[in-house]
Amino acid sequence: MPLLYIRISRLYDKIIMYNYPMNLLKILKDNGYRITESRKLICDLLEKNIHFHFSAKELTLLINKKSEINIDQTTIYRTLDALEELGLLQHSHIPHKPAIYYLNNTDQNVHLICESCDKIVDISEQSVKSINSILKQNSNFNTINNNFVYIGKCKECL
Amino acid sequence: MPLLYIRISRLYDKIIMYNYPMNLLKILKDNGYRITESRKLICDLLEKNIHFHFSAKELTLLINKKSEINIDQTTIYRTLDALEELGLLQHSHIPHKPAIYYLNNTDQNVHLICESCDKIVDISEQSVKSINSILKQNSNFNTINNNFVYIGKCKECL
DNA sequence: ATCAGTGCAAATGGTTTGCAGCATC
DNA sequence: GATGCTGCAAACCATTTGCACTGAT
Repeated sequence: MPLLYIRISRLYDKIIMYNYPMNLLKILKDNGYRITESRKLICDLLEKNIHFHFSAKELTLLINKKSEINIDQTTIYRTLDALEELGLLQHSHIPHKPAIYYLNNTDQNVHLICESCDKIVDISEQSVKSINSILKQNSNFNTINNNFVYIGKCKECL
Repeated sequence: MPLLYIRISRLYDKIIMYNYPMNLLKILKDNGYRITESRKLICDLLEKNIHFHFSAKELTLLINKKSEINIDQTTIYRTLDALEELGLLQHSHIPHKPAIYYLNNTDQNVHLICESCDKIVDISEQSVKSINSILKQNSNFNTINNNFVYIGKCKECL
């Protein structure tokens, strides 16, 4: 079933909205994580595709295609976990599909993904603010963050 | 990771917003599905808990506790699929948890679920309309439906 | 030298599928 | 009587875990 998912990090307070360029490796290092060859490759790919949405599998394939080294999917998951733990990354679940991971960055934190053509349309920050404010006003929830992924169908595919 | 998920049914055009009382069995029958003992029990439970959110496992346990018959989880999944196919039901995925299923009904189609205490807070229909209109205005997506589940943390748990 | 990170294999857990028997229409 | 529905077992697939080894600090 095509759905619409929004994700709020459990580590809401920690979430960091970066403006490009991000320096993921430096942040990992500054937080006591070790810099390894795998992490260099993963962070490099993420930084070069700052607006992309990858599944763990896609990431693994992309990285292993570009490099000589063969990085295991487990390692990818563990590095993604580390980045998420630091609030640099988030992931969302799409029914019948693997989770997609994406960076937290100021410019493009709301995405509408077309379930037919995979096109990604971004929502303006202004609109996100409006939505958040509606949600806050109407509930006693205050951990509404503005990193959303909506899945629907774009006009062209209808 | 605490997240916020929104789900749009793939069968958007088919989605039926019912006012209580719903007659799930009748709709199944009218659409060529057979009425069986399992389906009676499942539909009965759903109709008696019209605002609840169940995982497939919870549903199975609840039904088997109340009846003499032992209904297999597979049967639950298949009946849920049938109801979803008819636009009577939807499901959403919460990270690290099984999917939750809930009925489509007019009154309470937006839910904020607290990840700590499982409290469910409802959002007014008015607000849902505002959010939908913001999303539509800012994109070329037009299958934004108003059956949402947001997962966050309520004020009391913060 | 320590201890975090890695790869591999195996486990996990939710969901789906195949199939023979049963129940509904 | 035909065929949809069921239960059981097995398959599936994304993700997680255990563990011995390797590499970063």
